[in-house]
Amino acid sequence: MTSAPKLSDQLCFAAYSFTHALNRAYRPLLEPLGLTYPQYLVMLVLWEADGQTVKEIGERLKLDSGTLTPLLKRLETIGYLTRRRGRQDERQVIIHLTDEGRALSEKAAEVPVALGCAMGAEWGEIAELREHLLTLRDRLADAGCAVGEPED
Amino acid sequence: MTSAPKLSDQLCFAAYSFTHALNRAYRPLLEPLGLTYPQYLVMLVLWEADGQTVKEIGERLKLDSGTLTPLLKRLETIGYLTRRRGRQDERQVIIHLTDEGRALSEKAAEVPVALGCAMGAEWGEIAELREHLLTLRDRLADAGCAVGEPED
DNA sequence: CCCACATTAATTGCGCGCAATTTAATTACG
DNA sequence: CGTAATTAAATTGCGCGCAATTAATGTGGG
Repeated sequence: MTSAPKLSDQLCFAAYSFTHALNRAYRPLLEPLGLTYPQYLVMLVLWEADGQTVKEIGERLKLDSGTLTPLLKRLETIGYLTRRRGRQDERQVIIHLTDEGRALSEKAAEVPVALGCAMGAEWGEIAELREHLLTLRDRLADAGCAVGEPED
Repeated sequence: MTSAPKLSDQLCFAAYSFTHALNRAYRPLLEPLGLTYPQYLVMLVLWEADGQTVKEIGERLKLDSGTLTPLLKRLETIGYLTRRRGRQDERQVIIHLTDEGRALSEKAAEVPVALGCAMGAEWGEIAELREHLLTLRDRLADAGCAVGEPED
């Protein structure tokens, strides 16, 4: 039979549409800060540790330079960070927060609170779900899984 | 204090990076079918019920015409579906599968199997996670949550 | 009948996300 | 040394995803 898979059965679609709903929920919260959601993620990474290379940021967020380079240039234009070539290794570009970029974390503190409210979920529940997703993500990333046709 | 939120604490980032990992896992599986993941979702919707309008497909997938119109045009070009104005309401565009598009569901049947393998998770676990995500998604969509600044 | 309003797609503009390629700098090796 | 291999970013091209606008069709009220 091998009937077509059903949309409603798919974890993948659930994750896909949940992510888009999150993005839409973040938008009005981040707009006053002048940030998109991916830009907000980069700022989170920098608020945790300033002075990282593009590569380090990319490893943290699982993004490559094709995505990060133009994004970082926009954040530089806004004035939240600076991009400088490394001194001892000129291949690297090191990202530093400006005072304005650092100051932004104060305003951003309200964002996750508002999001938690919008989801109306408990901390334990959120934490469990988060671990679950990260576990599956890493399995997908490691696996590649080769996808050979299984012997029946 | 209102210290900056931590990336690792965020359900949102977990969902975000899980979705991207899924996309990357789907890519090699869907490439032989000539589909991207969003295109695959549209095909899923059509395999369930042929002859839907753009609006109906969009409601199912939570996508608007700005996304769907060019995507459907690509699928039309490939030859998997046709786009025709409705007869009784000429505002609507009705999407019909071609024979080739219908036949594709056979080949696509392997895809979710391979994905399930790559995640290495149990059916019950998957189902639970899926319901969880859909619940939170709908809360986010309904809420809008107004995000008024709380009175401290 | 005509006009205001609503509905459906299409269009435009912008920002990801990623594969593939290019450029420049560093490292390893003979 | 000097050349090949490696690494880090940048660039190019394409397909979403969505806000905002536009165009065309349908509906209802005076």
